[in-house]
Amino acid sequence: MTTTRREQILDTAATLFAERGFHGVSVHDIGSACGISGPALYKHFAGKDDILTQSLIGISQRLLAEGRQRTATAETSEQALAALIDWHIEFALGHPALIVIQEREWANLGADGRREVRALQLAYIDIWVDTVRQLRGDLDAPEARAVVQATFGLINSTPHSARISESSMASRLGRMARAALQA
Amino acid sequence: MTTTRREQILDTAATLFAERGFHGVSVHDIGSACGISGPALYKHFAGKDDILTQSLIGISQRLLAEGRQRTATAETSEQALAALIDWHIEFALGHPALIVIQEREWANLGADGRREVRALQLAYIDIWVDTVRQLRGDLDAPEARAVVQATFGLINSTPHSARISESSMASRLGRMARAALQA
DNA sequence: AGATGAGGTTAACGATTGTTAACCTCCTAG
DNA sequence: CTAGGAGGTTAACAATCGTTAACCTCATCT
Repeated sequence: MTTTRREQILDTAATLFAERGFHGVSVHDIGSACGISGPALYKHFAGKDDILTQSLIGISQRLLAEGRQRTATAETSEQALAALIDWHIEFALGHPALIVIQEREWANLGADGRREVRALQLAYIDIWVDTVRQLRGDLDAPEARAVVQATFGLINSTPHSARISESSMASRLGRMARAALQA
Repeated sequence: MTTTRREQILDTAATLFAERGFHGVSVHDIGSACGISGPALYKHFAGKDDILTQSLIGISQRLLAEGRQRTATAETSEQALAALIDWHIEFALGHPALIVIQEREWANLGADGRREVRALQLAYIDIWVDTVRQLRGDLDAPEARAVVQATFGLINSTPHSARISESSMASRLGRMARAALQA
C-alpha cells in the first residue's frame, strides 16, 4: 500500500469535508491532519478548490469505470443490475466519506470542475438507467432516473447509520435495493 | 399566510444553507435575501449559529409531532406504517431544503443544540422502528434502525432528482419504500 | 563536488467573516 | 403628548481565511 502524499491529502481532506463541509475546513486543518502545515498543500494542488475538484473527479471516475466493467462482463440484465447494486454497496460501505462529499459538495466546485464531475456522474447514472429499463419496460427515462436516484439514496444512507456489522448491512441493503427497484 | 419576520429569516436561511452549506452563507447573505441587511438579524436571533439551531429544532419538532399524531390515530400497524411513509414523503417533497439541512448540517450545531436535535430525531426514528418491528418480527432493534435509516435515505433523495411530477414522484416513492421495508 | 528541483518552513498580505456599538425611526401604551 | 421599545441602519472591530513570497534542506544526477 504505497500512499503518495497527494493521495494522503485527498483522503484526509475528503474525510474532513465530509465531517464539517468544504467551507468548514481550512487549509491549515487539512495540512495539519497530514502532518504538514497549511501552505505546503500548494506544492501539490493549485488551491483549496482544486483539492475538492480532484477529489470529486477521482470518485466519479472510479464509480463509472467499475460500473462499466461490471456491466460489460455480465451476461444478462439481471446479472448486470445485481453487479451494479453490489458495486455501489461495496463502495458506499468502504468509503463513506467519499459518498458523502460526492452527493453534497458538488455545488462548491468551479464551473469547469462542476461540468466535468456532472458529466461523469450522469454517465454512471445512465448505466443504471439503461440496465433498469431493460428489466422494467413500464418506466420511461425520467421515471427510471428518479427510481435510480432513490436507490442511490437508500444505499448512500450507510454513513448515517452503520450500527450493524458491515456484512449484514451489505446484504440488508442489497435486499432492500432489489425490492425497491422492482416495485 | 401571516409570515413573521422570524419565520421569513428561518425559511430563507434554510434555503441558503441547503444550497451552499452553513459556512458557505454569510449573515449578510441571509439578511440581504430577506430585504434587510446583515446585523439586523441580531434583533431576532442570538447569532448565526442560533439561526441554524432554531431551524433544525423546528424541523425535528414538526416531523416528530406529526409522526406521533398520525400513528396515534391509526388502527393497525399496517395503517400506522403507511401513514408514516405518506407523511415523510409529503414533508420531503414539500420542503426539500429542510430535509437537506436536517441530514447534513447537524455537525455545525453547538453542544446543547446538537443534544436537543438529536433527541428529537431519535424519538422520530423510534416511532418508525417500533412500527416496523410490529410488522417485522425478524428484525432486532439495530437492524430495524438500519432499515428505517435506509428508507429515509430513499425518500430523502427527492431534492437530488425531482424531474417527474410531484404526484407521480410521491406514489413512486411510496411504492419503493413499502417494498424496501418488506424485503 | 556542485547544480537542481522537489517538498517543506514561517511571515505577511488582503479579503471576508461574525459580532458589537452607536444611532435613527416609527408605532403604540399610559 | 410623550416615553419607550421594536426593528432597522451604518461604521468599526478582531479573527480567520486562502494565497503568495522568500527562504531552507536534502536527495539525486551529471
